[in-house]
Amino acid sequence: MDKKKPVSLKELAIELGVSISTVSRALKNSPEIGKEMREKIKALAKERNYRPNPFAMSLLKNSPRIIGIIVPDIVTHYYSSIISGINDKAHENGYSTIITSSYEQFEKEKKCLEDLINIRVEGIIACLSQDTADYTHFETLAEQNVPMVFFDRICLTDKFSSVITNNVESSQEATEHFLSTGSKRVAFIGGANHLEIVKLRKHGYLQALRERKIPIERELVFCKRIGYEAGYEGARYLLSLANPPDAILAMTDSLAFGAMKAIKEAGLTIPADVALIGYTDELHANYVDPPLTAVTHQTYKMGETACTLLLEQLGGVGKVNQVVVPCILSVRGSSIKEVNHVD
Amino acid sequence: MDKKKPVSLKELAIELGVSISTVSRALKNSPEIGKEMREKIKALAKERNYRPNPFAMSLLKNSPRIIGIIVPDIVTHYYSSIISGINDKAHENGYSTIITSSYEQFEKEKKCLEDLINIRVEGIIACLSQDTADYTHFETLAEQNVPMVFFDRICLTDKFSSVITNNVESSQEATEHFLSTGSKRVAFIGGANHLEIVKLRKHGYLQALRERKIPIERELVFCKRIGYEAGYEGARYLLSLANPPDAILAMTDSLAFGAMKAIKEAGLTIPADVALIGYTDELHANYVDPPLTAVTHQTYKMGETACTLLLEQLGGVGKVNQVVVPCILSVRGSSIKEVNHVD
DNA sequence: TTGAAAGCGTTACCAG
DNA sequence: CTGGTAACGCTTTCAA
Repeated sequence: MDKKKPVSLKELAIELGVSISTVSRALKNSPEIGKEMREKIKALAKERNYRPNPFAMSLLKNSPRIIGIIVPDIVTHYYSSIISGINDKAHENGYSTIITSSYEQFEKEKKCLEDLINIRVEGIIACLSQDTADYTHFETLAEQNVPMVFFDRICLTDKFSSVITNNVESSQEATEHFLSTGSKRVAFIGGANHLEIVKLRKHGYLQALRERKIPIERELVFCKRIGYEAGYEGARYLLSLANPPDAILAMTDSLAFGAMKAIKEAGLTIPADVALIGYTDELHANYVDPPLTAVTHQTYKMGETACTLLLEQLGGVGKVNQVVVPCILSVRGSSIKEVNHVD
Repeated sequence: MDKKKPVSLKELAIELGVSISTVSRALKNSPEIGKEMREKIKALAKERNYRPNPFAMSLLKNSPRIIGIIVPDIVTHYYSSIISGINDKAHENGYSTIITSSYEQFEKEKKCLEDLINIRVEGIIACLSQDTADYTHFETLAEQNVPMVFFDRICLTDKFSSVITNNVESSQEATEHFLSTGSKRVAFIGGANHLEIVKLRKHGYLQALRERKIPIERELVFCKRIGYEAGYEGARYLLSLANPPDAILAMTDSLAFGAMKAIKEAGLTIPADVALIGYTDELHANYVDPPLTAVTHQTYKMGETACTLLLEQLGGVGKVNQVVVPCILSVRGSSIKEVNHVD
């Protein structure tokens, strides 16, 4: 009933009447071993289904070839897609991954980090939780020189490599797209203000208004939390204004779908009454009606890139890098009120 | 620049001028150690940030407290949600998880299994890939008594515990729901016929027709692959029939959304022209318009249950169990043509 | 060409 | 109460 114990080098050695060292060497093709001996040993190893014990190796080299990942939430498509990119790149290079979730909570994030360190992962790839505003737990890592890469929601960029998107430019582009296709009053739904990503996307939005010399109105900016409910709440608030917006830029997919629900519930038409742009992947954007114009993240590529940066660090590259994986504005049905025939 | 090596028991022992055994015992609150000594040791351990080396422990006990997971695809909400349930339950019990993806390919599935075994995970939770029709790689595991639990797409149920949903009943219920709310010709879109899950859900669908004495028509059943494209293709095929269906049961979320797209493209209205039911979670069902009536999996619970079954096996329970986590039919806007006032 | 032995970090057993 | 030692599986000198 018990799990059968795998064979060890020792057992193979005894069975063949040779020493452990000999078996070890034969199995790694050491040239010093006689051809016959080597063949014989390899044959038996195959037959007995020998597999090197990874714990022994890790003990020896203190490197388990495992990469730890911390995301705010595994279930969200955005993160799972990034994880997918990390995973593939990691496996390609002989690494396994351990995925942990902070559930957007500071305390859980610290726990995840703690666990990963205890497991002695070789490096960590992480995205900050919404609640994280204190980075001391990561600073500690920096002191211990644990290789680490952040993506999306980043911090301590002088110490760790990071992967980001062109947040400012992409939301500026989206806002400008609204303004050049018939929308006049563009609102912005974001998340908690202390998040870097919120600041940046809001900045891009404001930048687009400034370039058009459109006065900025505080009431058109709703920044509370990220999530479906917050998007719903935000849109309801915006539509209830005395002078409501005729376009909404939602800086997240859940925010966008929440907003979409509120707009439809209010009996308004998209994009005629309220145009809408979100940030999401192709699949989800096409599920809804009208198809959502969206800033699309190259999520898989972001994951691959983050992993590549980490592998660099593991390989001994000391330099801290920051890579930008740009977003792409995919225009679909939800954003265009009228086509402008400029140029 | 190098990763600083964590302190070992030995180093602590030397620093305090005591033996390794003493330090080891003090740290695990062995009652045989003097109070002062214990305090002193613990203080130093804290200061030096001591963490037990998991590889040494694993070497000793041959149990890394890691559970391996194999899913066909991490990115699909269905699987990531199940993973989430597994993860939480595992962490609750002091286990980590390693998640691998077969990408619905038989060969990759074998590779995943191989990797997990090499890492010496204590047990494995898996869902078969679509392409898997040969189970010898899992039979090998059974011989080695590696604890293993399947969910959803299962095999070798005499050897491994498994978690399934009430596939037959749920699709029968969905079909019956169509028939009792005004639909007359119900079609079925499934996946590859060798998959157990396809057989079962199709069976439920057929069963509902039989109970109503409705003749079964081969042409109303489209079973090819699972995926958005297949759903789209399937619905186009069904709608192109001389006598097309007025209701479609799609046995997967991606199939349903693909079908929805095809129906809308054909200029037909849901549910008036074609009623539609899918299998999906609440979030996605509400994103679309009309909101999709759907058989909802209790995914998180399935994950938890699978993990619980595995923990049982790890705890030495020899008995093979099969647990049913039932689906729930969530009626939304896409399925009801007319409300029947029966009873 | 092969073997013996030390060491990686920990626990557990046996002495003292 | 505390120390010494073997053992877990493997790699790597050092010797033969």
